[in-house]
Amino acid sequence: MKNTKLTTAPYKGTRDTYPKDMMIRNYIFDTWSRVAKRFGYEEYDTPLIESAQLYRAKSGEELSNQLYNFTDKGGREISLRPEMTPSLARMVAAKKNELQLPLRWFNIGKFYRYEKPQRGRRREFFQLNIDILGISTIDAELEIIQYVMEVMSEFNAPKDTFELRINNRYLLDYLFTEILELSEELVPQLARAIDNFSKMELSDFKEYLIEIGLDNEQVEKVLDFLSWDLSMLETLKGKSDGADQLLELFEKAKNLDITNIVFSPSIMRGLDYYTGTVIEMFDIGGDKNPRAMFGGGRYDDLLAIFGEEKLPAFGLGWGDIIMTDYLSTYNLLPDTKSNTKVYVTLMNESLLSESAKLTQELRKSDINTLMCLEPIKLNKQLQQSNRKGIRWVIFIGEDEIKQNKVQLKNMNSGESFLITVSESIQKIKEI
RNA sequence: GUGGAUGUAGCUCAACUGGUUAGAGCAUCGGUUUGUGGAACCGAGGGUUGUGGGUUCAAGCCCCAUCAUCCACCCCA
Repeated sequence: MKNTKLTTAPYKGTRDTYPKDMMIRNYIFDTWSRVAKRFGYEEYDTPLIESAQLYRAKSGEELSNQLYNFTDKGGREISLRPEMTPSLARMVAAKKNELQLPLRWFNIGKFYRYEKPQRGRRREFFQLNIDILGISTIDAELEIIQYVMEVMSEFNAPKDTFELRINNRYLLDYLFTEILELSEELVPQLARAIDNFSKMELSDFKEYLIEIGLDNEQVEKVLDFLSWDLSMLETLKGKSDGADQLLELFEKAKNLDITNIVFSPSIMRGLDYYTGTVIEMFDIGGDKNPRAMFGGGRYDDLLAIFGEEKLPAFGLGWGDIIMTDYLSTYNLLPDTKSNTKVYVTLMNESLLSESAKLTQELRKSDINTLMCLEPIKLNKQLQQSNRKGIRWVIFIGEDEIKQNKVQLKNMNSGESFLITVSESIQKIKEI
């Protein structure tokens, strides 16, 4: 039998997470989840695999080619989840009468999309989903926006490096039907063009609009629309729900001292289940991270695919990959510190049980403790603990045992103390 | 899915036009230093040059295929 050598490379578009990277991931996840709980949000979860039907339902007949799907042994068409919202809607629809509204839920989980990997985009990634269901007013948006801003602040994000761009689907509807009187088949094409507006040269953009069938007058109207600001929305008061909602949102945001938000008429979002507000967070400190950090919106009609009544809902999905890129771009990733507090030395083989007993005692006191298991040279042991960034080292050798004490050393300051075990525990817990 | 670039040690990169045994820095390990770390010095290990085929007296270098990464499209839930 021929021995074929296996590659050590992980599967295309996936990545191994070594302990150092894991600390970074945990830092991000802990921040997301800690702040979510601070806002009264509860954690939930859904299966990683779902019926492919669930994702097909909202995009009609056409099954997206980014679905990671397969047929199981029973002939069912299955997909790894590419996003959370349909599963969330399913869960809520299934127990709609039992669940107490409003729901404030969040989840951090893995997702899969079959696409070509690039910067900020892989086949396997994590995403935070945070949603509020059962609130139809703009206050739902405001709560989530406050959450987002608090997370950015916890990450120590400089205020001049990010911007939350906000738009409203109803305003876009107003553009399409009232201003442009566009025929229905042109809407999706124009929507896509508007979504790409910021990435395109103005002349290319105009050309493209003509190409898809707009006349010159309509093109000018689109360009005018894309230059709108809040004052322009004032003139539409009472005429467009989208304008009304945006005005209310920005008014209330001002009262809450929320900064770094801007009305941006070109924010579209791809999903067709969005109904009102749509938001996207951008890195505006440079051009290293051109993709949106996260995106979200209102999806009041989604439960209808389960034959249920509508339920107002607003939420967002926040990917780990671009967030990590962003944090590293601005040097915001913390030093990866060891979770281990104490390193217990092993002076020689005959002291194995003494070291082990001491280690047990420390662990009983809930102190994360690592013990050297081989009687290697002491300077090696110190080097090991130093490299791991462990703060305390405890020496336990014949001299110490005779005095019924241990030697506790602070690796940051270099100080060491000849004290009893319980005194050591106290000292370690103090800092 | 389409187009382009790249692939040499764990990492960052050398190696003339195809020509001896593929080198260096960092990292790792060992020693100087057997009960006290970070530094310095000395030394060692580590490679089927992504993989498979082809051309050639000779391939890291040229050709084909394949895989992976990056970039631009497409798409973006």
